[in-house]
Amino acid sequence: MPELPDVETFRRYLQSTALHETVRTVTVSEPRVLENVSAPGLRRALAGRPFERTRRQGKVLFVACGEARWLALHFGMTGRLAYYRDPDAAPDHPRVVFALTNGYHLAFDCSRMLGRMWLLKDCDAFLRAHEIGPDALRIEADAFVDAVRAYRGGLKSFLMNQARLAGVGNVYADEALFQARRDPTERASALDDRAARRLHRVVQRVLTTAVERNAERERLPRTWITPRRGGDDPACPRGCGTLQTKQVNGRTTWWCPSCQG
DNA sequence: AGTACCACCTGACGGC
DNA sequence: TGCCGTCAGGTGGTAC
Repeated sequence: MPELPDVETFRRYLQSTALHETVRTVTVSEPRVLENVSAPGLRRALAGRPFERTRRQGKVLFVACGEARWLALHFGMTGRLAYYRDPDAAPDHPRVVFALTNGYHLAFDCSRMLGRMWLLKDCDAFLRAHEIGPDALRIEADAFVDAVRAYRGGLKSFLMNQARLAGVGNVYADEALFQARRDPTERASALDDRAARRLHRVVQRVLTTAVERNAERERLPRTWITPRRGGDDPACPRGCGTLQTKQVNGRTTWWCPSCQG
């Protein structure tokens, strides 16, 4: 479930592995992941050029490759990056593999085929076209408060709305609402200034902590509900009862009825 | 402007 | 053993 912390982890991974390495060739084994470019077009655009820098906004990772050429990567539900030398070490579902001149490979892997890749000249135009709003880790408190209070829908719907706040998905929305002790279905605009500021702080803390732990669920704090998702009758970490699930905006939502609301 | 619902997509899992 | 339904969940399209 690549959300902001996962994608930031992928960005740092690329940054510490394939950055400044030159692409030798590109193998596309699943053209469906390519959105606006053909496999030969992608190879022509990237071959002989190095990965120069990275940028992330919300769940989108941009990788610069030569002048005015950017790859945009969206990982869908099961996407990830893998850097390896020996082809035997390739991940299970490499859809696009960049072979580098240093002998290593960078694979865009996704089992569920919901990941997508674009070739761009202008990242900001891409963000506008896809209505991707301010990054959840860079938005200032004032802008966050204004956006929450202007939103006419539910709180969880707000947190997951990529146009309003980019990067939070189902899992971290639940975590932030749990830690802020808010009911996922309450109207966003019902929060007063103080509560909205508190929610902003909680979102920052949740995302920052998850990034520090490389978004590995087992490494998240015991006081969080995320590591308990999917268990049988998981206890609320505050000890006040059992976590429940319900559908909110069509998504499975984990919450504690006795301390959120 | 939001919500509901569907489609896309595949691996895991429970039931029979 | 294997077949089937269901679920996971990010995005995007359509209808309301």
